Amino acid sequence: MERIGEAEFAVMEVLWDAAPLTAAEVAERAPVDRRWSMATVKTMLGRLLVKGVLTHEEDGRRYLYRPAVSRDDYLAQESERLVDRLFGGRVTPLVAHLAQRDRLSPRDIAEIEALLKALKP
Amino acid sequence: MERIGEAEFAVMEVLWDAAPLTAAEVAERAPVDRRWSMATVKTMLGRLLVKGVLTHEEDGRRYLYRPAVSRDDYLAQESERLVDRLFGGRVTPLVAHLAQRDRLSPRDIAEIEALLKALKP
DNA sequence: GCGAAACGATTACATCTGTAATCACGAACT
DNA sequence: AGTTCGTGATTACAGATGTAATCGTTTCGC
Repeated sequence: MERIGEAEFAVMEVLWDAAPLTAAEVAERAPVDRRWSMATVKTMLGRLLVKGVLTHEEDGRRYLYRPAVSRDDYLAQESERLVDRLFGGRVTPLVAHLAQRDRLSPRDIAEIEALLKALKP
Repeated sequence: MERIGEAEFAVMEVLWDAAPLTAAEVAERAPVDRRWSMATVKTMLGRLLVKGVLTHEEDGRRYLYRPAVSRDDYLAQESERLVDRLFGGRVTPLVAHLAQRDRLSPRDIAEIEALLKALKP
């Protein structure tokens, strides 16, 4: 899967939330703090099409855009990239790191424990 | 902390592994598959200095470079960025995701469980 | 029918990144 | 002393990215 930038990701988020949408609808729903012009949104949509992570179907004179990859697949790709690049492909060091850095609340710990327990055969 | 690219990260890895080093030494120890020219290594070192993630001290006519941020701090920053951006800042969904994607071996699970147990008061 | 609005497509442009050549200068060799 | 060599600094350049203006059509209101 092709890599996408942060702004492109913001567009994907809109479409993962609701699809299919027209370009104008995407623009409406884009994060307000980006203050995108319609032109910018259209550029993003065009590039995402080229990258193959979006598809579009004709709807009269305009297009309806929808994701071609699932958010889950995208998350998987990015997570694995990080784990591979920074933690030698091992998940444990990542969790250890987050734990050490106080990114785990007691509730997180409980949740993760439950989750792991459920995984065991 | 300023963001750094992947090639820049490769240079940092060299210096996290051994420091201080001269530019020539960094070039020697750089990943072979990169096939970097000296010029490239020097560009990287220069940019990393500007970004403030390296420091250098004079050693006669050349410099000795050393990291200005710890690898741990860098990992923390990048991990948190990913967790924030993709998982709403919650670690649990990330672990859940990795688990679902078969990125966790039974051994991983055991290790993480031990790790979490140690965290509890 | 005609001007304006709506669209997609094309082009533009600055910044960042990866890769590198070239420059300037002092040191070392011969 | 003159030439080469190691070193940092400057400049170059292509591709990706973020942001946007402009162009060419088509359609819609009037």
